Amino acid sequence: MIGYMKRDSRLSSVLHALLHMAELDDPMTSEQLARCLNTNPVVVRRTMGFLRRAGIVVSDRGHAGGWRIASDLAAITLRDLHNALGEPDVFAIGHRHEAPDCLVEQSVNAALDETFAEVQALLLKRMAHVTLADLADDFARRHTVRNSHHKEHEQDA
Amino acid sequence: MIGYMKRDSRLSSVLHALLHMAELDDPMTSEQLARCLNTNPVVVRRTMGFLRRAGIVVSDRGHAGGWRIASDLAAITLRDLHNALGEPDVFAIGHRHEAPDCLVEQSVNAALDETFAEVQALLLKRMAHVTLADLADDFARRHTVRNSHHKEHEQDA
DNA sequence: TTTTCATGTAACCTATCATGTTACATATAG
DNA sequence: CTATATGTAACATGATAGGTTACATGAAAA
Repeated sequence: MIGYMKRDSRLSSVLHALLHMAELDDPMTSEQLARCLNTNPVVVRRTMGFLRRAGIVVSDRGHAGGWRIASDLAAITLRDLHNALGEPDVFAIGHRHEAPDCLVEQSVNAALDETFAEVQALLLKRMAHVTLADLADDFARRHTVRNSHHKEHEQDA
Repeated sequence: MIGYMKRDSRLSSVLHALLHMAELDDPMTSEQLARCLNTNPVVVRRTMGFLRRAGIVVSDRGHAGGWRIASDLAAITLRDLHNALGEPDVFAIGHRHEAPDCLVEQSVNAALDETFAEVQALLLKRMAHVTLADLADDFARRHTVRNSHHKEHEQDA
């Protein structure tokens, strides 16, 4: 890999999973999702468990069990998912000491916190405006474009 | 600690260091800075080295050596420091696969990238507007406020 | 009811990475 | 020359996201 992994890729993972689930009508098992996500079924259960506890998905055990989306795609936002995942830290940049004695460090921390808090607020606002339905539409559009490109190529050849 | 450490606290560190340096007229040694920052002189050299290579600070070896700020405080922005540090990842949230085969995952990644890129742009813009002089002023103001609070307490007692 | 298939979860392993540390080379003022 | 400073390589440490194993629990099918 060129770069390196972000600290938390669960949001990306659950989005990926949810969109696959949205395409199918039957529930998907952790096993199936794990294959989609290139990961382990236990990791899927662990991560999807956050969404279950938030009421975003439903899981059924036993035969014909698996994971289902609980509500309408248009009603689930990125912000909902972020919240469900426990509102993990957004930024990889921050200060080391939470409550430093040094007045200079306090001042630096306060200034940085102010800037980062404002930006985080914007991010959360944006995330609250993007729904799963939007992403599904995005996907459909891209897929269509890709197909028409294919056709153009076929015509070229 | 309650939360956990952010992945990169170097921006906070160099700000802390630079403000201490700004208060003094003489150069400060890595040893002195390390005491201020509660860290190791080698870590200071390593981190400040980025600023040296970017021309933000100057280091002198030998007797009476140490670190000095190269230019005016009003000319150095948070963005400059961020750039000097190699423009590290701003977000702790991201996707796992840089170039996934799965079309769904591609779509998810693109949507997330779009949102995060916009927010990152705002952050960098904000950082470009905050100078070391601003932070020094902030500090002076806070320090004054704190002193007057002290005086009030003394009057109360 | 027994079997099979699914989730739920605890407990551990592993890779990665920021930071800390040791050791030593290099430069410079006195 | 010596003392004092940075420069840097090499390695240690600690935290953590994600992977893995093992097993309990529950539900449908046989």
